Amino acid sequence: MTQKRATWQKSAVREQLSQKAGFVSAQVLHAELVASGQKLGLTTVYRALTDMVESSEADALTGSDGETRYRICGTAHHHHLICTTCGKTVEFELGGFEAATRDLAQSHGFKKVSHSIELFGTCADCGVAS
Amino acid sequence: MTQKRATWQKSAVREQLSQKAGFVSAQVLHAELVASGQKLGLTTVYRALTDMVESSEADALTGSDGETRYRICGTAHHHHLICTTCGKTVEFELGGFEAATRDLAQSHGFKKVSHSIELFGTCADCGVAS
DNA sequence: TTTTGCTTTGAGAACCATTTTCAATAAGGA
DNA sequence: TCCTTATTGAAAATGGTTCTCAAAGCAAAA
Repeated sequence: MTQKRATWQKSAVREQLSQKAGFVSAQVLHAELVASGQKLGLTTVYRALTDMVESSEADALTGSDGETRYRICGTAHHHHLICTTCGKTVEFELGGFEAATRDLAQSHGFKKVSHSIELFGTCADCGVAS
Repeated sequence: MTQKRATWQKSAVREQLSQKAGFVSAQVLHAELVASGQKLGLTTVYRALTDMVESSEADALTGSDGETRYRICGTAHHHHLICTTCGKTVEFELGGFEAATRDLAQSHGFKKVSHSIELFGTCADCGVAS
């Protein structure tokens, strides 16, 4: 079986990402790492982030500009409420909804179901000058 | 001021999109139009769709693959259950959840809230050879 | 009808985030 | 230490989307 090896590159990506409060793109993360003297390739950053998403260590979110941003993720499954103007993000959980979606999917014969629930809007600060 | 002109190309795009129940990509829409004998450019399809989104005639949704899909607005609001293997799509609605998300967003001071809820999994047919 | 001044079209090039390639490198067990 | 194999990363490829700009179309004016 394919086993993972620990490398300083992966640690560096995880370390850099965990110092961020919100979502960061792979490009930005790579630029910051290089700027801080850590010489690694962009490809490696992408691979490290993909690994982290697969192991649920991070969340990925693709914006309407087609760029994917990543964020360190806690254990609890949660969703996001995102301001389309300033990018401010609020996390929330969804009581019984998780179970409801699972039931719905299974009633259609679907297995291994995951879901993507994101709310978009204008936050209080940005809505002032409406 | 910049005024829009009505052209048969825009009508064709609107017509083709309105015959679709769910989300369709610009690429697919263009391929279908060309296949049906309507010769127009991909660029034009993109422009027509962008116009429709701006005028709220259509919804846009960018997936995790970076591809943006469009849907005619105005029909009942529903969501999708998508097979990640064969692409089969099931539509569903969500009882009181719509109101719940609106309340949640407003309790955080967000306005003009829209949401994206998509479920992904493996459908019954594709799950046979697990 | 012809002219004039726009907007729209579309083929191809440009963009740009992301993925793939593949030879060189480095983990980690024996 | 040696060996096997996962990992790295520079460069090239990919692919959806946008930009460029000359040609074409539409509408009102002459």
